[in-house]
Amino acid sequence: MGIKERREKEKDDMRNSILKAAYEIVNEEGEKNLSIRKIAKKIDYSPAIVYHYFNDKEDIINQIILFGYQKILKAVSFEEHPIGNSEEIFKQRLYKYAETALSMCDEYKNIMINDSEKIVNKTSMLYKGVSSDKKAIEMLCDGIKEISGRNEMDQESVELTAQVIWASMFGLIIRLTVEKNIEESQKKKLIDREIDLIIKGLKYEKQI
Amino acid sequence: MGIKERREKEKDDMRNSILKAAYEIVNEEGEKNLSIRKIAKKIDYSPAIVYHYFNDKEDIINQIILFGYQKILKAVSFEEHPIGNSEEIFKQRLYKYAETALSMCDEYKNIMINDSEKIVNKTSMLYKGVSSDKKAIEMLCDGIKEISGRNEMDQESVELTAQVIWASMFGLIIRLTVEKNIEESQKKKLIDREIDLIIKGLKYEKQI
Amino acid sequence: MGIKERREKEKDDMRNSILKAAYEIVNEEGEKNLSIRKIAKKIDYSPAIVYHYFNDKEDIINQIILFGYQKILKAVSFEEHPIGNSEEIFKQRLYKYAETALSMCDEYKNIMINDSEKIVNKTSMLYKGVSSDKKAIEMLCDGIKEISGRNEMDQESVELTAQVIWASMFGLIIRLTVEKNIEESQKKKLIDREIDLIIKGLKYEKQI
Amino acid sequence: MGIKERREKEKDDMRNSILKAAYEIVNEEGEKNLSIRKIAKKIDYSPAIVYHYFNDKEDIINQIILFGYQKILKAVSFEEHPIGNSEEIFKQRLYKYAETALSMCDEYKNIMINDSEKIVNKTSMLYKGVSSDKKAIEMLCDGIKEISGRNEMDQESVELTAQVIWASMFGLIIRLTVEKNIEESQKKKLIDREIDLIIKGLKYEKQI
DNA sequence: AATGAATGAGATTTCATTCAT
DNA sequence: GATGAATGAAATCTCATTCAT
Repeated sequence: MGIKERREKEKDDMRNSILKAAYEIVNEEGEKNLSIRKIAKKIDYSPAIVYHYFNDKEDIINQIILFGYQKILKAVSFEEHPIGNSEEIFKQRLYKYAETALSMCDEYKNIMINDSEKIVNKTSMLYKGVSSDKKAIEMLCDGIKEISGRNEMDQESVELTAQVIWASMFGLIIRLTVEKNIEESQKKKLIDREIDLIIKGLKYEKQI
Repeated sequence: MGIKERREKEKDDMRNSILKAAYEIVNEEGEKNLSIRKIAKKIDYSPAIVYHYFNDKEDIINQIILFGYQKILKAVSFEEHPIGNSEEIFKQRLYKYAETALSMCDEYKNIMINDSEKIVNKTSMLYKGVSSDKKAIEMLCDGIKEISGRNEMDQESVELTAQVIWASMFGLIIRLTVEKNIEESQKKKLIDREIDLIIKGLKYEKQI
Repeated sequence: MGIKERREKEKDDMRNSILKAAYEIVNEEGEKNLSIRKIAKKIDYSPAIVYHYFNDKEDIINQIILFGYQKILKAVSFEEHPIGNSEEIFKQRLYKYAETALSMCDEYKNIMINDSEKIVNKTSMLYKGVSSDKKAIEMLCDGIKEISGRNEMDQESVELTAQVIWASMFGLIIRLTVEKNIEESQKKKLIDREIDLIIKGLKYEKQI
Repeated sequence: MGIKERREKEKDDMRNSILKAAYEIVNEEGEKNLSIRKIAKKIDYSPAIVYHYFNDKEDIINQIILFGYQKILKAVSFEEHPIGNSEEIFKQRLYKYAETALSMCDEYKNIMINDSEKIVNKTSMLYKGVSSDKKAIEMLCDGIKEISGRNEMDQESVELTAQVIWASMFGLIIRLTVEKNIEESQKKKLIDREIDLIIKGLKYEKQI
């Protein structure tokens, strides 16, 4: 038993060290510069051994992207029991999302821009019905209902609103990632303005 | 002179045909599948000749991205003398931008996501003062002023607004590019909702 | 004893299951696609274990060819007590040989074409004196004697005749295996003609 | 012109030296042991250069087999204007075929046993109508008609006869190639007996 | 200006085999 | 008896780049 477990552990360790090496290479040099050779050199093993732990290169890439996705997911997950009124909570969540994504912006970009089927299956946000799949959109929907006073309104419209709000935040985050040289103060102003405008849009709807 | 000029022209022709070939390969097979050999085969010259006109592969890649950028720029350039009231014109411009970008979405994505310095120098939109550089932002600014009734307001705030509106549109376009399988009707709804929410945000500000 | 014997049996079982797996791979994918790993995967053991039972890959290949040889030998073995007159029996045997060999033609070809010493030791048919070693040639000799009326003739000449008759059948079988696309009706005609011509050759000798 | 031609010649030389090296490797170590590396080492160039002259490995293999086939074809081509009566000519041709094939028996075997479509297209002999495609079979047909006195008989039957005679010779040649250790005297006896029996078979038909 | 020849480096992958456990 | 880990060697093929001509 003890032996079996240790074996398992060692195997896991090796898998992890391969993934870690691959992850680092991707984040340093980009996915297209990842090679089995480089991984092997980084972990000081022969290239062949990599195939002992993974089927092929694609297998590894899938795993590290999954790994990155989970990391992001964890980081940006919304508080279950926040404090404040609904508008404050809503704003606070958007801020947190932006901040967190920007704190790991290269990884965020890598994953959210990847259009391979497997990855998109995980990251997709714009299909109809997403609000019952993704906690984040669901929570945005809740906030939207309250702020725009649409408690009785149709769910479809609310979901669409959540989706475009999320996509707007996404767009700003990606651009701030691409335009590396934007000053911090400008960054902050842009985020403020973005969230401000979103809230105002929702509030306008309440009045009608 | 005549001879010199013809020589120059021929050189330019060659450069362009190389770039065009490279551009097509990138758009058909992705950047990582671009190779000098493929370019050479496409233009029916030897690979070696490419090095007469470009320093190296990177040189070519940079150039084709700029080439693509200009193509996009041309496509999305706003009408100089549109018709309708300012809100209608504003909406119409956002729609046109989204439509045009989506009609060439892979190229749009490729360029707008590229974070090499040379490219970002061309594509950057979020720095302070951009509105005096880029016609598109300038025009957005004009629209914003009218819709939000801020004619006398500070330029900085207007510019920030234009930037986040642009970034929001950008975000939605990129996600619609990444999430290939979204149905057309859903796409349309999202774009409608996005633009609608932006306008409402601006209108809300007018009231205050 | 009992234990020893069981051990022996188990060892034999393992050897056989390895050989069987290898045999199947060779017949499905060809010899050059046989690998220790594939064998191991097929029998659900580790590649390393194969080396407990066989020295190396070559060892295995030799064994499976012998295995195939025995299979063929069994299949084409002539009836001990056939019915009919000698010419009918002779024809019937040649037909059966052709039919059987063609029913397992790839295996037949693989083995009969292999020129490694070990295999040829088993499959050789053309050396002087073969008729006292191989039942098949011996039986052909009997038939030849009767049909060509050579009961008193020298054994050497009869053996040579048996050998060339066998080699002729072999040649036709191999070509029908190589030329996969020959129609069934054509195949049949060729076999008929071949056997017919052989018999006529023998009959001609009787007259003289 | 001169330059162009020299270039062409040099290119041809290189192609030939690659093919020659490949041919030797195949004949010494078998097709499955042919590798680009080995070719490159043999001609003292880098492996990459091989791809300058050939598309891929298969390309090379096809060429050398073709090369071998033509070599054989040339060697075994029958005399256009032989001397002697028809039986003598017929025998003489069969002898020559056997002799020539045996003088290059490994190459002969390699090609005649290869069952890839491209090769079989060249080597196939058993399909209906072959006598109008292949000179060798046509000539056999002529001989058969005369010896068996079938001048007026149906062409189909004659062709079938030619085919089985050829296949018989083929079978003997292949077995003599496989069974390397057969003594020369025995070889000779077998060939004699084979041809003798064939002729007798044909003669028997004349009588009927 | 243009090219064909050439290469070193590198890509992914598979393999037979060994060895400590 | 059995295995997982490990490797060196080899396979095919592609590439960016250089250079003599």
